[in-house]
Amino acid sequence: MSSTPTTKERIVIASAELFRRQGYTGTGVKQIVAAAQAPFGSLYHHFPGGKEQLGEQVIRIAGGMYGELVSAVFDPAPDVVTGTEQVFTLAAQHLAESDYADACPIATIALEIASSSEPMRIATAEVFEGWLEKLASRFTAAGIDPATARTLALTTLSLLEGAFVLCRAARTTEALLAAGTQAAAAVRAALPEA
Amino acid sequence: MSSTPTTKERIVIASAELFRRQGYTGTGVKQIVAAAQAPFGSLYHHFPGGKEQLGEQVIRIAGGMYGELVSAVFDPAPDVVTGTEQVFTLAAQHLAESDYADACPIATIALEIASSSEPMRIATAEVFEGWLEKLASRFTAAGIDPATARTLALTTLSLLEGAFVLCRAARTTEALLAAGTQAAAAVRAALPEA
DNA sequence: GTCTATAATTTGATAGAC
DNA sequence: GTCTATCAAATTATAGAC
Repeated sequence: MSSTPTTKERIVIASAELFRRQGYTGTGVKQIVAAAQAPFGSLYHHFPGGKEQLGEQVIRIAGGMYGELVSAVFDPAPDVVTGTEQVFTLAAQHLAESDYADACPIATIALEIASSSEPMRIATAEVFEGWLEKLASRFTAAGIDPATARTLALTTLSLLEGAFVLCRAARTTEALLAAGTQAAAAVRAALPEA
Repeated sequence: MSSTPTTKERIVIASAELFRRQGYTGTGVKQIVAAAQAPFGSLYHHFPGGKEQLGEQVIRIAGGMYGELVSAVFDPAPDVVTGTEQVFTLAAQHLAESDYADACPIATIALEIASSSEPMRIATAEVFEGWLEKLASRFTAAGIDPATARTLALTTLSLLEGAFVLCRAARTTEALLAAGTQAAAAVRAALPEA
C-alpha cells in the first residue's frame, strides 16, 4: 500500500504541507526537497514544468484529499444539519491543535496566484467547484431543491473559508464556531417540512 | 491636501496595491520602489525595520481605509439589512471591474504570514477586530443584543472574506451575491419585532 | 531515475556619496 | 532626506555524471 511513498509522492506531500502553512511564493523549492528528503534534481525530473506545475498538482491532489476528509466527517452524521455543524467544529479543533497552521490547504495559494498564474488559478477554481457540487448533492439528497442547494453550498463554503482567515489571524476558534452555527441554521431553514 | 504625496506615502500606497494583488511574499521591495517611483534607499530610511515593518504599516493603514470604505457604503443605507446587502453587492461590482484583483486588502497577507510573522499577524488580527466592532455596533444600534451582534459580525465578515476567495478563483461574482443574500437574511432574522 | 554542482537571476538589505 | 552602487544570500532552473 502506501508503506513506501515514492519520491514524487513525498515531494507532493511535503509541498502541500509547506504551501498550506507558508503559501506558494513563501515556499522555496530547496525547502521542499529538503522536507521531502528528495534530491534536488528529482523535482525537475517529475515536474518538468517546475514550481508552477508542482503547484498545480498539489492544488488538485491536496484539494481532492480535503474533499474526501470533509465527506468523511459529513456523511456519517445523522442528518445534513448536524453534518454541516460537525465540519466546522472539527475544522476548529484541528486548527487549534495545529497551532493555527492547518486551515484550508489551497486558500492561501488561491489568493496568492489568482492574478498571476492561470494554470494554478484554474486548478483552484476546479477544486472549489468540486467541493461545491459535493456539498450541493448532500443538500439535494436531503430534499432541498437544486437552486437552493447551490446557494447553500456557496454560503457554507464561504463561511468556512472566511472563518479560516479570521481564526488564523486572531488565533481563536470564535469565528469558525459562529460560522458553523449559522451554516447549520441556514441548512435547517432550507429543509422541507418533516 | 493630498496633491503632492510624500515619498513615504507613495511607498505605502504602492505596497498596498501590490500586496493586495500578489501577496506579501510575492512582492519584492525593488518592485515596490519602482511602482512608487521612489529611490531604493528611501524605503529603508522611512522603514528601518525593512519589509516586515512596511508590511505591518500597510496592513494597518490599508485596513483602516477599507473599514472607512465599508462604513461609507453601510451608513447611508436606510436600514442595516439593506446596508449589509449593499456591502456585498458593491464589493462584487468592484471586484469584477478590477478584473478580479481587488478584493480584501489584507486577507492574502493574513494567510501568508499567520504562522511566520507575529508583528504582522497581530496587525491583521487588530484590523479584523476593528472591523468586527464597527459592524457589531451597527447591529446593536438597530436593536440587536450585543451577543447576537457579535456573532452576526463574525459570520458577515466570514461570508465576505470567504466569498472573496471563491470569486477570485472562479472569476465570478456568484459567491459574493449568495453570501450577501444570506448575510442580509441573518441580520433581518436577528432584528427585534417592529 | 537518482543525485550533485552550478548557472543565472532575484531577493532583502547596507554603505556611503551627495 | 535623496539616491546609487553594491553585498551576501536565496531564488528557480539546468547540465551532466552516475
